[in-house]
Amino acid sequence: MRSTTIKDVARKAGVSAATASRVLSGHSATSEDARQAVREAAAELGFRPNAQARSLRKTSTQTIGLLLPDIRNPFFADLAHAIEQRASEFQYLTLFGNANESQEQQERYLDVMLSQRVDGLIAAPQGEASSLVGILAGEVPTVFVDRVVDGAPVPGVTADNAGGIADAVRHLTALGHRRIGYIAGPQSTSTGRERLQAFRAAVAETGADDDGDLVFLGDFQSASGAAGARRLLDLPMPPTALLAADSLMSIGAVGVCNERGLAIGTDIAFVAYDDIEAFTLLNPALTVIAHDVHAMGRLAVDLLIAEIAGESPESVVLPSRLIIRGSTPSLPGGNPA
Amino acid sequence: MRSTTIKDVARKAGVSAATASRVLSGHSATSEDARQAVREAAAELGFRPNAQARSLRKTSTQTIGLLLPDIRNPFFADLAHAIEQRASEFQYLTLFGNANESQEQQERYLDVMLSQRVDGLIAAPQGEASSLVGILAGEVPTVFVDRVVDGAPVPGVTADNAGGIADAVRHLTALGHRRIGYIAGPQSTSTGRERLQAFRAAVAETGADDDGDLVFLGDFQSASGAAGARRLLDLPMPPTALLAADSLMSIGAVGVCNERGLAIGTDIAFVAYDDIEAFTLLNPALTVIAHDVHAMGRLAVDLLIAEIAGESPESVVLPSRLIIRGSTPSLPGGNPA
DNA sequence: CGATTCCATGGAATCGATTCCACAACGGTG
DNA sequence: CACCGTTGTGGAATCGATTCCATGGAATCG
Repeated sequence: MRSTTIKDVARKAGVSAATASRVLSGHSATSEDARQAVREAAAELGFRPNAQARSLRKTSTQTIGLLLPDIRNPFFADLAHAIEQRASEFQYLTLFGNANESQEQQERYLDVMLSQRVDGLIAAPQGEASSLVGILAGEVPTVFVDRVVDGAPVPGVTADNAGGIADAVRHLTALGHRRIGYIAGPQSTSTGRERLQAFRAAVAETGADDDGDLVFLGDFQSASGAAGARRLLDLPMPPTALLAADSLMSIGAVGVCNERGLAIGTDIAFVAYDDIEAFTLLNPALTVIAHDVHAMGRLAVDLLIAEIAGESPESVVLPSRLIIRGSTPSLPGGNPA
Repeated sequence: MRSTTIKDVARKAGVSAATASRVLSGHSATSEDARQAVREAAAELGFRPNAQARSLRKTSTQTIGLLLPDIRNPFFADLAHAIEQRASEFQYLTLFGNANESQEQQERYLDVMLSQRVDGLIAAPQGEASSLVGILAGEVPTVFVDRVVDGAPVPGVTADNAGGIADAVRHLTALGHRRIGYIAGPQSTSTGRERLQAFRAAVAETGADDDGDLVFLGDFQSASGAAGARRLLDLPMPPTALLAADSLMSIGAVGVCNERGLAIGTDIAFVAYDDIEAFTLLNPALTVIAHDVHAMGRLAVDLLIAEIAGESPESVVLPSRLIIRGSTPSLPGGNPA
């Protein structure tokens, strides 16, 4: 059951392995006769070159590594899809790793990918620079996506976190909300930190209630969104509007509102960070801070390709867009402007 | 910038490459002295073995290929997550390919994965056996998951499609529905075919209206769910209940109901195939045909491992479970039992 | 105490494709 | 007709890790 090698092809075609290789890779000069014979032999034998052997000799593997925190998060699923499709346009295969929001798994995957000698790496990193020694040592061209690591000399494609959050808070205060509950992301991620900082700044700017109890620290997973909603709604002076820092936490939080019979849009206003298709289902639909995920993935690949080619591309920040839907109506119950 | 090889380690440790390899792979006998020296040298140099070279010599790559139709479908995202986590327990790296519900991309990925000499393949296949020659030729241990290809000698882990659909139809007819609209999946997939067949059988069994117009053929993506809902709701005698064959089409269909001001659960009953977290958000929540996706992924990996070990594992069919929620209330408007 | 086993080790072969280098054949030019 | 450049080709080296085989020395046995 040994698979056929280039030598088998060469033998059958009556040429040397060198010539067979030249024909199949289409590079140097080869005679018409040789070309025909080799192509026929290869087709007949069902020859499939061993990528390992090829990558060993060449320097490149035509493979990029993609390290994401959680593929079940629709935002990252969309991102993975966009990256993978764009990469395949450049004949790159995507090696995908799911860190499961865990630093340990992130490091394990990083190690494996470097062992696999990926030509480049796209990552939405977690934690501190220290855990990413490999990348930082410049071992492999890298691009950060969505999240970044401070102080790392690595270009990134991110969303305008601050702008998005500021727009949302201004929108809510303009509707008359003064007590806005914020379900934040983990402070071990740049997005978690930036969004929380932006929230605090926007609260200060708009004069909304600056009450530490109105901020709950979640972990970007839906259970923590539910926990956050419970905690905030149980406050002596509960918020009249909720803002959650990602889609999964929004799902958890909306679930709690339903549980308690709080009608979104009527009894409480709600804004979610990230737009996912399912949010349009809710009735009323959720107001969201949306991004062009497709562009983010595409750009990440483009920057990586540039880096692999030896260039030093600049980081990109993509705009956020507030999409106002039914969950933040003009006249929230009991909250006149 | 050439990365360090085992020879560098050997030189620094004052031993031969052979001994260094033995120490690092921990196999044959080595002296305490050699072990220490090699480990130290490896650590100091930050040695990371080249996986290409290793796989070339050994037969295995410690890599499995995962070929899915669409990672943006939450069902497949969950499945990918489960498979990837289970595989990593066995020290297998998952090479992920997104066929994008396209046969051509499926074949392209199949080819690349075989070139990469994956040790095994888990696939949710599309189309006919003919397009999967490589797998069928027994080139690599393979397991089908969710979907199968008829006539292929490949074990599969699937859900009890027929049972799930039958339960749903019986549930709806028990509530008094006689006109049930069905948004089917593509007939190029086994799941699409089996579910549609089961729907027809259940209609016959329960005596519900057997009207060809009540079946719409979609493609498992949300736009087709929307198209299907429009088509069905525009019928002269529209259905009083809708059943959609996957979660994305359900999202599309529910969106159309919202658009038209049809209250789910009140004006129209709705059952979705596949349970996703977002469905619990709807108010009322959706009645669904649910599966243990985690078990499905886990089992697929376990079967594959067995196959790689030379065994011939049997296919597994996992049970479906009807979870009744608010979208199919006991007394649907205008449809007394 | 001589013979045999065992252990640790290094040299060399190996995996499969690519590529450097050398060489032969050929056509064209001075 | 000798010389040179071009073209097509094969042999051999190469990539990096593993593993077969041979060897020398230590340990064990009769």
